[in-house]
Amino acid sequence: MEGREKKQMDTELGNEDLINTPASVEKKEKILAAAERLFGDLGFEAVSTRLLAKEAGVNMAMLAYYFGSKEKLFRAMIERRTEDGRAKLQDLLSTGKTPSEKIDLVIDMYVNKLFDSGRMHALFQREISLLQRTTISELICQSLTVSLKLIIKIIKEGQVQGIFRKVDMEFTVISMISTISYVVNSPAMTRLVFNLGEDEISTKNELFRKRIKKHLKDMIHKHLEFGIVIPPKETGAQDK
Amino acid sequence: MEGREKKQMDTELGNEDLINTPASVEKKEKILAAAERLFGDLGFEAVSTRLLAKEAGVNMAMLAYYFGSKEKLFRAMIERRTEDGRAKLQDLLSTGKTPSEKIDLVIDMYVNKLFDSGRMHALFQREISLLQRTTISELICQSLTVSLKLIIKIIKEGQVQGIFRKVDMEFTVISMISTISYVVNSPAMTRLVFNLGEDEISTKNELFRKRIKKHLKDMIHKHLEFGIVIPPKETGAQDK
DNA sequence: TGTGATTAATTAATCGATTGATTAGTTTCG
DNA sequence: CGAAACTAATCAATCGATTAATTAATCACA
Repeated sequence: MEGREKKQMDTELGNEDLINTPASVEKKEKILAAAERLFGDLGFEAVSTRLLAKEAGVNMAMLAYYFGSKEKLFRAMIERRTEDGRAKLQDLLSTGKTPSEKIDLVIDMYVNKLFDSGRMHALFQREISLLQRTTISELICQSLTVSLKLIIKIIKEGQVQGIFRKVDMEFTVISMISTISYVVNSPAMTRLVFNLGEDEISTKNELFRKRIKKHLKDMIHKHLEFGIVIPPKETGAQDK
Repeated sequence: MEGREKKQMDTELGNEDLINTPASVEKKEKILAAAERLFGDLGFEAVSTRLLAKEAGVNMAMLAYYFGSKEKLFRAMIERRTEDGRAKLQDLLSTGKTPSEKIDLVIDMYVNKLFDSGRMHALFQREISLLQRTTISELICQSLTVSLKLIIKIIKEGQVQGIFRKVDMEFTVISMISTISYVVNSPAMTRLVFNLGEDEISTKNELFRKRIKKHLKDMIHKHLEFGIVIPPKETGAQDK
């Protein structure tokens, strides 16, 4: 009995990525792409495995075959979008830039990252606002926090150099990220607040990107540098 | 045939609030309270009508009896928490306060409002991030936008008086609201960012409220008043 | 290189469980 | 009595998951 069971487990577990033929990778990719779209738009519970399979163009049983279960698929989808951004961020900041310039770089990077994430960032925020699937929530929170801590370090650096005021660093970083997050999360809300058309507030709209970058740089710099005397430079830092 | 149907409709529609005996009002309240808790914590789809009825301590059929359906109950629950905050906000601001003082009042009010909303604001944000139940999304967005527009008017007023700089007003307001929203939405994330215990970042914690109020006032004021020459007053506006 | 065996990939059908909703019948109360 | 309030039981539909059977791909070996 347990022999048969074992054999089935080996064959079906799926979530253990023992299977990696080029064909299966391609099909898994199609499933993950469909999952991003549907879970992002409708939420985890609202998406049935049938709809998911149909959208991906595969048989329903393939979901369990490759990923084990709906929730494991969900987790797999999230995991590959929470790759550690530390390295990218760190070597972006390791160059001989001033803290002030680094802030600008971070803002540019973050706006682009969240605007390019499709509905993924909205999904993240939605997921961590729920009191269930806590291990997935933790995964997302950990991933998001890593970057925030790095930005805090930039502010500290600026304070040590005397070019930044003493501010509430955690909240400063949250104000930065949450502004982008808020706009990305709900196009309906953004459209209403800005009284603009769908195209004009689209995450694909380069003008809108520039506008939010300009606002954030302006606000954060004023916040950090208010009353600080600096050799005439900075202030109107433009888009990258 | 249509006679019977009609009679059933009259009896069961529920959502039309024709029923208003003191006893039924009390029971409806219990259901709505349970709905707020469960939908807030778990999301709309994840809450079954059975769990809902159990939590409210009523028979499952009572949900349809009083509200018509699960979604209509959801809508009813949301509608009574999106009462027009215009009046309250407007007479708070109609007094002879300066725009600068009004900003402080708004920040105090908003932090308290969102912190006291339990999981309701998180539910709002979650709901408007989904591309479904769009009429409910619109309802929430409309309600949220009303307040934002009023805050924008305060900034305009300050600009006319020459005590505020020219800033991107829409984004400035979003930065303000989104900061509070971000913290309220995910206690797990907040705990991680601040490296603090559950109690210390609790929305019930008065110190934490003061901290976010202080940050927002500081940031927004610096943002609005950078480089503005004013008769020595303001800047370090404290909690109300 | 061909061939038979072995494994991986895929399908249609179905599993039991749970969903939201509704029924028919009962109690409560003015 | 009669309308409103309430209950237990049940409805069809759908859920996520799994099955048994079939096809496709891979491989050892002649």
